[in-house]
Amino acid sequence: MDTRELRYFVAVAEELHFGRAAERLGMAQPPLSRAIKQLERRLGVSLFERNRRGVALTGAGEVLLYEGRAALDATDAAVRRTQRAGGVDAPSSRLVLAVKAAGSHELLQRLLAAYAAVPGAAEIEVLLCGFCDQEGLLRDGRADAALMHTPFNSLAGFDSEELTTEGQIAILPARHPLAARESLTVADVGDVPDLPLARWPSYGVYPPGPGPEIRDQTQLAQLIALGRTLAVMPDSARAWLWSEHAAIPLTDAPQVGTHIAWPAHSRSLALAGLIRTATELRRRG
Amino acid sequence: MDTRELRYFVAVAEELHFGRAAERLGMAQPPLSRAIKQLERRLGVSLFERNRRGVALTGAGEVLLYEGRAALDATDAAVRRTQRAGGVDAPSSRLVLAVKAAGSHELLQRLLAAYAAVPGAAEIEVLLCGFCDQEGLLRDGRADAALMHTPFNSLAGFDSEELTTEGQIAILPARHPLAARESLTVADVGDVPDLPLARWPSYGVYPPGPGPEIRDQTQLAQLIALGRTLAVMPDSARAWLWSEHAAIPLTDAPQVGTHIAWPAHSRSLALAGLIRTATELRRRG
DNA sequence: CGCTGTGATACCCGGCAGGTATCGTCAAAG
DNA sequence: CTTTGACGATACCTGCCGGGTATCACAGCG
Repeated sequence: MDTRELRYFVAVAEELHFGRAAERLGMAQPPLSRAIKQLERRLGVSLFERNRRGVALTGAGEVLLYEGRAALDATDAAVRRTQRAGGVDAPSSRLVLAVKAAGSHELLQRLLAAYAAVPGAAEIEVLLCGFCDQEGLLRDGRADAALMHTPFNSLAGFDSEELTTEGQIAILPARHPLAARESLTVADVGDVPDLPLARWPSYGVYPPGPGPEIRDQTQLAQLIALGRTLAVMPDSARAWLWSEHAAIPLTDAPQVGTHIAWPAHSRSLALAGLIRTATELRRRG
Repeated sequence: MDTRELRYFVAVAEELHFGRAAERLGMAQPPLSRAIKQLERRLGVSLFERNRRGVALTGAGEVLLYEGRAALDATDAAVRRTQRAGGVDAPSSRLVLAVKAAGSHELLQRLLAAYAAVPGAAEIEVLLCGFCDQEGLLRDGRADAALMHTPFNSLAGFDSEELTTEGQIAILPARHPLAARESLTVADVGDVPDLPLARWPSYGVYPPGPGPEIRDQTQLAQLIALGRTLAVMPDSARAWLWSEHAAIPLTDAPQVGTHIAWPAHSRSLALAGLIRTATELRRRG
């Protein structure tokens, strides 16, 4: 199978509309229809149900959408890593580390400082991403390593090392009655009538609910300060609290683990050095 | 990048010879040369050093060989799983389980029996492989799950669950002096002058050494019975010993773990059932 | 009935993948 | 030093196929 056909298929499977998919691909609709039909013939499997008024994925189509995305990611990763290895920037002398913006800031500081001191250290490019999925960045080669947080990120398919664990806090408007408490439980914050939990997009769409829609951390901080919402965050979020915020420990929230993760079987020497530095950081506390 | 170009590249990178690679690909040499050059131009990276008398991989070429194989595996897996999902055999009602021939036989028996009793169980096709790499089978979709053995197999990149651990034994000719011992150490068996350790192929080639070259378990068993070699095996290998063999426990050999492994993020319901059955097997002992 | 939105079909064209023939170059043989 | 063989690169041709435009078939809707 050809990556071209696979990209076409993914586009159609995502749009569920040949016309829009063709537009997205920058081509006309007829050749796209033909390419999909040819792909189905070559695989010997029907991928779409062409009903009147639109298309739907078959079971085989769902499998191909899932597996195909992984294959395309792997192909993109191969291209990116090859270009980086042969580019003008000396071979593998540059690592891209994906971190969630404002997450584990202090740990990141220490990691960068410790790694910079390693003789022969590669240059580290920090890829700050808001709510973008770090898993995808690792899979398609845009990043070489990522600081990820369980239980929010899945570490499946990557190698990883746990660096720290921490408790969680509720971040409230300082003037809210609950802010006076010594500690809270998940049940306490889950159902505060005047402070609905903020919603942030997962996979591009916002889950339904009463809370405000959040796009970045600053927005969230401001909404909390305004007394419109509350947030549950790892302990290290204290680093960016405002004076109008109150941080109250959650006694029964799950521990948040910070891990450094990288593509399984990675063979980059520079990456190995970064990981070693990270794990040594952990041992020292 | 196109899978076609990638397959061409991998062929040349493996053969390090345009003519042989072209032959393997069933095409003439000139278009292959051109395709590689075009790939290099498209990536903006030099992949081969064309010296006089042959070609060699550049650093970028090594990266692409490694990453490209993974990408091709992922593509093949997408094709295979899609075809299986849409084939005549009802969707995902069939699972392929890769096991090392004669390894963990008793565990496999129990697993198959237990899973067959699960209501709605899928059909299990057992893919017995000699010394073929199970990692590859999982990666390119020829298998859905595998029973793998640490520390021999790497579980990197897969999800896995440990099922059992066991010690290791030395298998000797029954009439050999060492066969009378109660127990042995790795040092004892590592350097027996008249019983050199057998060599089996890793990645298609035999490592150098004095021992006989082995292709399958029967051959090994016979060579031991003939007093030509000895072998170190997990405890469960006792299942296939001959009367002319002696099994002596190794006190200081690393524990061998048997794991069931599957592609990370697998979403097959049938596979989930198999894994659940396997882990329950473990809990019951 | 006509209009609209959608995917499928018909047909054409240009580019590119693949073939053959040949060259350039280097190394080993004599 | 010359010859010869091995190997990759180049030149050039050809047929296929990917992509375009125009149009059809059909279903829902007013």
